[in-house]
Amino acid sequence: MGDYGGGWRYAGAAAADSRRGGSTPTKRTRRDYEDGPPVRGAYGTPRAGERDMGYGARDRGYDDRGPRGGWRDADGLGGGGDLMQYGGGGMGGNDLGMGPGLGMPGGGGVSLGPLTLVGLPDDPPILGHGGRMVGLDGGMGGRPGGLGLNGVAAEADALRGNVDVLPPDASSTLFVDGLPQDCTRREAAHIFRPFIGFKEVRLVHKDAKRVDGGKVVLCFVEFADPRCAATALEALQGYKFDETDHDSYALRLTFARHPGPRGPAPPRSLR
DNA sequence: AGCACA
Repeated sequence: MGDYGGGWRYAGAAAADSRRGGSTPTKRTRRDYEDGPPVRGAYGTPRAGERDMGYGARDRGYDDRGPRGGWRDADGLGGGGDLMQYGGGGMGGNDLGMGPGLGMPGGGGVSLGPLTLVGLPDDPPILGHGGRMVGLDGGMGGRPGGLGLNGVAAEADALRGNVDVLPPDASSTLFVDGLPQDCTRREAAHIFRPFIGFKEVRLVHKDAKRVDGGKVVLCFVEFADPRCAATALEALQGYKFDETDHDSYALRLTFARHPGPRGPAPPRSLR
């Protein structure tokens, strides 16, 4: 756990739940995972609690959403600004484009065939880092006061000094390993897409140390900024890609040693 | 522990 160097810690006690591994999601099949990760809240939001979210996000969120953004890319892997909505704009973390019926809408390329991208009603994606977290706390421990207000709660947190302190080596790129060899770029992207600031994922196939013909899949995930990356890192640390497969262990995430194409500071080219 | 692409 000393992964991120000295004393870095998250505002919430996310790790606790995350590492305990006990409160894992209900039984799921591999197929389910491909629909999206059983994201627990970045701040340890218990899955059970997610049902209690006050705002009827579920109703409005999924139905009329249809083939919403996030699925437009030809390969369905793009991140793009669409997802920024999660924590930024409106209602909350439920804007996931993964509603029911997502499998068909003309979107581009999400034809996962029988995969049915049915959207995990009980899996509202979470995703944001402290600064943009939206009321996902719905009633669980952590912080006092009613959360659920965009920004407001977050700012209160900030004032309390409860802000995320990024480790010195934090970067916008995460290095992930522990992915199964047969993991596709699409699958990997599915895991990270729900997080604010997700941009893209790059898979790399390397030869394992043992020349038993094993290949290990490494993965580099690009985020808009180090904080976004840190949030995903923390939330997915130890994520069991496939619990039923004894060959695949928990994911292991760290900040990339040599940050991505753009690095942490992509200043002028964007202006 | 293991870190590629531009």
